[in-house]
Amino acid sequence: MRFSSQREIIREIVESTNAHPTADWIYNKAKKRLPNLSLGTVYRNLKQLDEEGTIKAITDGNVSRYDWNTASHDHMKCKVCGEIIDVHLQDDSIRKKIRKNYKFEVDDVKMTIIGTCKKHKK
Amino acid sequence: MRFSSQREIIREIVESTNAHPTADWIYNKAKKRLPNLSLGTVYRNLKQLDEEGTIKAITDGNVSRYDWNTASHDHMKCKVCGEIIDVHLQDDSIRKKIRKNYKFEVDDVKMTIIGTCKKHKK
DNA sequence: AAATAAATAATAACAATTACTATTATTATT
DNA sequence: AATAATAATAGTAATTGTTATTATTTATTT
Ligand SMILES: [Mn+2]
Ligand SMILES: [Mn+2]
Ligand SMILES: [Zn+2]
Ligand SMILES: [Zn+2]
Repeated sequence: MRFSSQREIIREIVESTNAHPTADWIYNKAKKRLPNLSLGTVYRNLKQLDEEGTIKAITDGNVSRYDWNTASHDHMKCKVCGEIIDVHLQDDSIRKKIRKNYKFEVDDVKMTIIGTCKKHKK
Repeated sequence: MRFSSQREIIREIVESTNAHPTADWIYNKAKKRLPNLSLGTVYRNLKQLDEEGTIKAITDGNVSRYDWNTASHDHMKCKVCGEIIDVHLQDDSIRKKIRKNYKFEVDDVKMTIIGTCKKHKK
């Protein structure tokens, strides 16, 4: 894969936020620096960065979001404000349990907690 | 909500399988009994059945799937054959931990294990 | 049986994403 | 440094999954 300034800027933007942005959000941010950037270019590069393991694509309902943090972790999604917050919950016991009880070879465990974040405490 | 034969048949089909079918799969199955059924009718009724708690909508990447089993449970998805297998992994400790450590009010915990099922053992 | 309004089929609209293609930019080779 | 090879891009069209619209049909109430 050879250099492209578009890909560099897209990567920088993903790495600049904890907000787990969508492709469209990234596109609008990047357009300020590259006015004739194409949304297809954003999607293509996000896929490449995900495939090479630089970032991680996560799925939130029907939209893809992108996470600079490729380490294993989980997410809490607030149904009031939509915010996605990092959280670490998994331990190895889940993977071990599955392998043992179901003979299922585990690649990844995806956990999302749906609820209401502390900002909305009455 | 008043009776409709379309809704009855859609519900029966969801309740007839453990395969976590998509709207399109359900549509094609139901069309055999109701030849001029509309896909919109399938989506509308699946949403109603989900809202009244008769079935549960789950999200698998970018498609919705439907589960007759409304009890709390998790899923393993085989990346080779695409099968979605039920599994029970959660205990109350996750919910308690989140409430305590993050002051986050938990509604639902969604967990999906990605990997390879035992059918593909070499 | 007539009135009311929920549900339907058919179709259009929509949002997220991918595919296509002529042009441009990067890297390797001379 | 010029040339060649080809990966990446912008612009646009196409696709997919889903929701909205609307005239008509159907279930329920009166
Ligand atoms: Mn994260
Ligand atoms: Mn299930
Ligand atoms: Zn919130
Ligand atoms: Zn399998």
